[in-house]
Amino acid sequence: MIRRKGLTSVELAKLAGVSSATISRAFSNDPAIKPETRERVLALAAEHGFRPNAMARSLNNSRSRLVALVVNTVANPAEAEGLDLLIHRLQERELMPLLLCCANHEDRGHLMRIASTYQVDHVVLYSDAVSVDDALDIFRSATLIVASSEPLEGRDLFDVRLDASAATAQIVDHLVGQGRRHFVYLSGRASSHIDKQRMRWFADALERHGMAFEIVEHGDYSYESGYKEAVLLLRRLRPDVLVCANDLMAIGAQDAATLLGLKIGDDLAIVGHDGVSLSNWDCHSITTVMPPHGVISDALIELIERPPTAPPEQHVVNCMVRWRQSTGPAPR
Amino acid sequence: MIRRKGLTSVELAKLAGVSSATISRAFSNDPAIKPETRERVLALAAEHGFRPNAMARSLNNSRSRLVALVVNTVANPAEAEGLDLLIHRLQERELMPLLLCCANHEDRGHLMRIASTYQVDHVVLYSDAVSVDDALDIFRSATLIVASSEPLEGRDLFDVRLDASAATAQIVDHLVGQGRRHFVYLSGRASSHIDKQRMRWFADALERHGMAFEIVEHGDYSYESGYKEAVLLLRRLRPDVLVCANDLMAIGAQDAATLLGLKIGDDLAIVGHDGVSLSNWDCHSITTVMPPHGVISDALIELIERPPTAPPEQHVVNCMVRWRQSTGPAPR
DNA sequence: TCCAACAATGTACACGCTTACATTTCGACG
DNA sequence: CGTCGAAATGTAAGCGTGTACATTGTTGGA
Repeated sequence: MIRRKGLTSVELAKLAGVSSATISRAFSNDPAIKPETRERVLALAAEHGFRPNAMARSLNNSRSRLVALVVNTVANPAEAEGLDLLIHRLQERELMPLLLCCANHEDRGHLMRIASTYQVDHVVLYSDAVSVDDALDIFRSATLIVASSEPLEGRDLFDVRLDASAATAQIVDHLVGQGRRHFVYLSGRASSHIDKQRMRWFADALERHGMAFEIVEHGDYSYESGYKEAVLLLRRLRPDVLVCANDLMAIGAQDAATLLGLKIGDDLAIVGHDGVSLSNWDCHSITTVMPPHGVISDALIELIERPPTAPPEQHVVNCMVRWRQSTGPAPR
Repeated sequence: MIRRKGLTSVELAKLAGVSSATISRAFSNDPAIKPETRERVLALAAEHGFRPNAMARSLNNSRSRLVALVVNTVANPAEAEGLDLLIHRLQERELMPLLLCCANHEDRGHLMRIASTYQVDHVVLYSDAVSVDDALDIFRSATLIVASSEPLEGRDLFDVRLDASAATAQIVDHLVGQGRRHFVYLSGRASSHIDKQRMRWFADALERHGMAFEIVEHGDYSYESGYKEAVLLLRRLRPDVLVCANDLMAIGAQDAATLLGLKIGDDLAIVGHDGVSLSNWDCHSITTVMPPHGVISDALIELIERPPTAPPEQHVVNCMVRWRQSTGPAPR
């Protein structure tokens, strides 16, 4: 447990009989170094456990290889499952993720300001709890990449946006085709852009059939709130279809409906959002709108790897439908 | 989107009519600065959006305020739910979490080596996919804090260890008291220390009744593996009790048992591990051994905040039982 | 043979901050 | 009013690396 400091590049240089510049060149794949000296230096470095100091390194070339990931909470599988893939991709490229969890933190600005002192190269804004403007303001010297759903009318940002309009329409069409007419939306947090988006997609899909849905009190994206709201709701209404802001609420609602004796997929169809892995479990089996995590991660990585001079670029990623038993027999 | 660099401490010093040393002192709560100049400097800094460069700062006092969190994957709620709390606590103290996800990464050593170049102050080893020795070797100049369950016989490490022996015994006693005699263990990954620990606690508790359990093929901690193994198992055995390596497997097993017509909590009692929030959902309701995340986070923070010269210290944290319906009526 | 051109390495400074030490300011007291 | 000590600030030397530029060694062509 002795805190022994490693050696520095000048010390290693002395051992190798070269200058510290040569050490630096060996580690930065500089073509101006003779391959054999490079090998020799790297071997010696490995032997002595030398690794260049990333702090010193980033101090003078101002590239930290740090990527700040701004999320709500890692405890929500919807975020965590996408995040896990992105982190994996970053690590493959030797980029270091700096995690900012905003959910239970009153002062997100402060949190981001601290992170910005580490000279992060990129910021991926997953959370919709912080505004794009705040993030831009605080992370001035990093490239901001927005992966949340705040509407960004005509703003020139790096942006990967989810589009669930087609997937939502697919589901609505199917349910209308089943003869269902009474649609209800179980909403998430009122302040959430994501929620507004999902509601909008749903409304648009229904409108094409000349229909509309009823809005219900807001939950908070949790299982418990889905359960509670569904109980209140089903006491006064008998809808055909319950579209939920996310999968956790959908599962909660499903439990409530089951308790009230409704037959899921028959009396009542339930639709979720996020495609979390547990939506596919036997006991749940929720039809859901799922973002393609792989495609999203790839798009984010592509934006991250862009040369810093490249112009902003927008990606639109289409969501997919996962048909499960909560909407009865799948189409086709 | 212009990558404008912020100003430096000497530039701010010029603006404030002081030296850069005074700027530094204003930001490091040095008592040697006159309170009013401190205020003036901070006000000016806020006005110009100045924040000291953490890289430069840590370069010469060798305190980075970075904490590496070595986990398997954030996609597993068992890890994520504990992690979320710890991250929150770190952020309150202006410590930055650097996340290393080992699960899908073949070369964990490389991952840790890269992280170590950022001069992290502390490493919290959550994952049991990397050995303590490797971590010690790589993070030489950081304090390593072990929160996994690798047995550390007599080694002087900072260590927060879970003890579920009492909780496990409580459950076993209760089940034996119900008249149950045929116990089976559904194991997680064979290589996992955590799994071996949990099996051991289970065995010890049974042994006190002069009983033993049957071991079953290993799963992989997933819902799917719990389901699959349970199907295979229940085809050839009719146990009273199924203790599972974690909650996800327990839920999978429960689904399988339900499918096979068994009445959970009656014909068959099921026990999980981890106390993930969804174990408490109506549709699951799994009795589980739960680590007290708050206590664990507090212990970890305490170790992190210790002066670097302080001697190693071991914490033992007791798990609690969450009684649910999967073991029938709760005691008392 | 001589010089240009290139390959390989060394030299030295900059990156933005902290901190030991030097210097100035200021109030108090004899 | 001078002096001393404490309080407040300035000065300058690093921290460990990258990199522009200088230097050396080597090769090829006329």
